[in-house]
Amino acid sequence: MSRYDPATIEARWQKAWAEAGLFTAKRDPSKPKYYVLEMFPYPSGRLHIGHVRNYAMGDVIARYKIATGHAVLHPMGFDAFGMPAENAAMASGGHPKDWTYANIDTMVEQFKPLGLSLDWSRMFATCDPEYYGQQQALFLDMLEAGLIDRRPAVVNWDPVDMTVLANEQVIDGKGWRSGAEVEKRELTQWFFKITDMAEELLEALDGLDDWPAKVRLMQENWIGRSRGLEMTFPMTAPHAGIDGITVYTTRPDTLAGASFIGLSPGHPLTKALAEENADLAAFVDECKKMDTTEAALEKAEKKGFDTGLTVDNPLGGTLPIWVANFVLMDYGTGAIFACPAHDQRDLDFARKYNLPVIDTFFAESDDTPVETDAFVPPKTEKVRWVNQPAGLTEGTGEEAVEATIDWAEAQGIGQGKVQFRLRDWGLSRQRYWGCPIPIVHCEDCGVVPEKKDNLPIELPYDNGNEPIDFSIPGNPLDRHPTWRDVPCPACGKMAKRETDTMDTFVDSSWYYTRFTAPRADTPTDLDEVGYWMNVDQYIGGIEHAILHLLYSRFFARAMIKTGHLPESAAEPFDALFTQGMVTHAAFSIAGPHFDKEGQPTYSRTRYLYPEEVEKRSDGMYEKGTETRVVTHPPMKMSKSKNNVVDPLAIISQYGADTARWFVLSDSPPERDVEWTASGAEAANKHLARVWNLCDRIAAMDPDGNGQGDEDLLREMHKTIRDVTMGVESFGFNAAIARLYAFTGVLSKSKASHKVQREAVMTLAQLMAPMTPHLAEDVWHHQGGEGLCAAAPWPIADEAMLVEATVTLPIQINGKRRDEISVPKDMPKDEVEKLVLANEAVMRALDGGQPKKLIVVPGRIVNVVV
RNA sequence: GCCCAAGUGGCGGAAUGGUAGACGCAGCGGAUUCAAAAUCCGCCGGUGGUGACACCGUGCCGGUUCGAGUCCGGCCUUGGGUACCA
Repeated sequence: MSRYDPATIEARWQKAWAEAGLFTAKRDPSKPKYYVLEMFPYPSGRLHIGHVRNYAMGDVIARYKIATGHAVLHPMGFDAFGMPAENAAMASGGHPKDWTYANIDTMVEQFKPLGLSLDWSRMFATCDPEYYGQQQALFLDMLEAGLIDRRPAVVNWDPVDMTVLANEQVIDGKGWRSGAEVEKRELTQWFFKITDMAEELLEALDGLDDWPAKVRLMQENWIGRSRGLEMTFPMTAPHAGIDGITVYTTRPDTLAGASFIGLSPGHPLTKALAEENADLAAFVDECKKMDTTEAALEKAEKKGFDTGLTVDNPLGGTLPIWVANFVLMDYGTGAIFACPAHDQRDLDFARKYNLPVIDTFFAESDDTPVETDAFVPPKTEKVRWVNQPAGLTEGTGEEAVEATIDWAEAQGIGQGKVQFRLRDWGLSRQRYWGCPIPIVHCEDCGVVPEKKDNLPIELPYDNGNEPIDFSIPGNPLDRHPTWRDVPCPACGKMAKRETDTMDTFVDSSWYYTRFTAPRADTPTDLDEVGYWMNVDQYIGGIEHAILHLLYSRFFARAMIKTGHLPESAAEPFDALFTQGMVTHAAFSIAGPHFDKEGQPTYSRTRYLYPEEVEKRSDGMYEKGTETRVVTHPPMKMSKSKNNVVDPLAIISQYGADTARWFVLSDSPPERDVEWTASGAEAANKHLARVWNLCDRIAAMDPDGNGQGDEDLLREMHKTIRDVTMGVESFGFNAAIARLYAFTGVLSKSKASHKVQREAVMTLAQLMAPMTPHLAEDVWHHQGGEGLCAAAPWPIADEAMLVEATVTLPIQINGKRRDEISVPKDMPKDEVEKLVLANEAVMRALDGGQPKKLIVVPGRIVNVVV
């Protein structure tokens, strides 16, 4: 009797798969192709248990598709540019490139023992010049195709560190390192013109039947198509050459309730007025100190500044013009009319600054005037209106909107307009560790694209003979003369290279096409990309529901326009599955904190590792100190929260199969799962049980008689059906529960050797996508032919699934009271007779007749008394 | 703030509008053992009852239905996203 020894068998079978070349993607005209892809990881340093969950899911699909006769492409790479590498270099003096590639090496080594069915020959990292050089070629093609333009945009500016900050690096309006008040600064930046495709990106969502509805809905809302009115209010007295304020509103039905005009702090009139009014300039400066995030803007206290100017209201009188901190320059026209009666934010503002509140309609049942709660006119419900410009007295909000647009168009003061919430995608980043933008700025020729022959424009590793000093804030490319100063590609005169790099979302927006021909000397090889695209199944975290997936959808379209993808790849991901995150308890101490020299550093919360925390009778403390620790509810595992769980510990203790089985069994894959250590032990026990079962069956008398062959076979075929369905529908946890149950039945079975052998080999095959090594070993021990991983997937025999009798629960008034067993095809009236003769039913009826008798054939009976 | 989800025993969770709690963990009881580990068997939502059984029970309030964890309306809590974290 041998023992289940994962370390030995896992190494053996990984070697066998590699030698068989089982996972090297090969085009095969005799098979349908299948491309399964998990979102590639950022090389943060180590794999965590969330990665294992993600890749185990993809591996189940990939192995299942191999077993069902597909030519499978299942690649892996690294999303390798990004801020953490620069932060690491800043903190510890290394180089982002060294840090990143060292992490990749570590993570590849951590990947290998998991036994994933990956084609490593196609591996690349987005920071490989071979990859980002092709990305630069794509950029040039897209620029030429008119998909990119350049204009000013606002960034977070740290005035002490003299650098641009990411939103994440702005904590309560202050720079994360310097602690200085962050300012806004306008820089000229590159944009992908994604808004040009807003309409088609929206419409195509309808065709994505195999995407989660929630993701389609989130994207729909994000794109945010609305029809509204763009209209101009003439200035009562023109000022600084501006004679009217153009506003956009999605609720023109509330025009009659307009009580003031709100200008964005970035509006041209605001800027002109601020030059002559120091108080206004101060107000605008204050607005500039707010976080740039939408969440912060929306939640910030609403503040305004009365300009003293007015516009003429086409409905009579004038409206005051205010500068308001909540009016966005990026959406609409940067100016609004405010209707306090019917918009809560406007109402709060009006109450604060004593502006009028004017009702435009009364709901049928409620004529009370607006006091503290704004009443938003319902779009689809009829209400009575007053003062509607077009004279409407009754109708829905939608009808009033259209009537007002018609009226404004007839008056010649405005027109109906479709507006999108979606903004263009700013791709410029003032950072070193990203893909250089292949542009040269020439005094004579202006903005000049690099020649394709000069690609890739590689990042300089060092500064001449000096290492680059990453501890100096700001972009080292800016202060790198030999890299920065180059001849103009057009005229040859000395010029300056663009020192901004690309947003890392660009890198991840087309990598899935590159896997089809990772070494091609063009961005894609049309033959290969035509064969393998689309991605049949894409798997990744729900946190990417909007940005990454929307950008990728845009990029696929842009690549079609530039001839790098076939038309059929406009929607690159046929099916999407968004798995939940692995969460874990986190512990923190509120700031401020001090470095070794006692200087204050981060003002924000500091997170502790679980092993730095200890529990005492009166709460949680930092180990060995008197510092109290805040225990957070389970949250997303992330390096910054120090709550990452290392899967290698489990693998070295129990083996990869146990780790895989556990992360798949513990929770439904789309839901978040909280990491707890306890389940791993149980998973391991179960695998050992299967192993022992295999041993027991192998030792049976091959010619002996048994009992219950038929019953075991029936159970086996039901299990095949249920597990197959589970795997296809991402019900991995349910499939595993079914396998537990079948294992229980098999281990108690007294069936003949022949049937038990068939059952345990089928069990191995059904487990193989989750626990491939154990499955392979069981297969081998039972004398299976070839590799289990290459064996065809078992098929459930329909004839074995049919039951002769069914159990019908009997409900009385919707509550289960009894059950009867009847032949499967018993006619309804006979079932009714049996039910009426049932003891519990007769007791409930007490001699009377049922009010109603509902028989759902094969399912349930309900007697209403 | 806004958009999108989720909420079921002590815990993870199962359940095409049709027997709520499959399967697993923990716990309890038993077998085996000199003893333990390992393994195996049984019990396991709450209240009442010896029991048959009865009543209650899927975050909260209401609705639709013969029947609601599931559908609809309104809340609460937690999580994700919120455009320079990836």
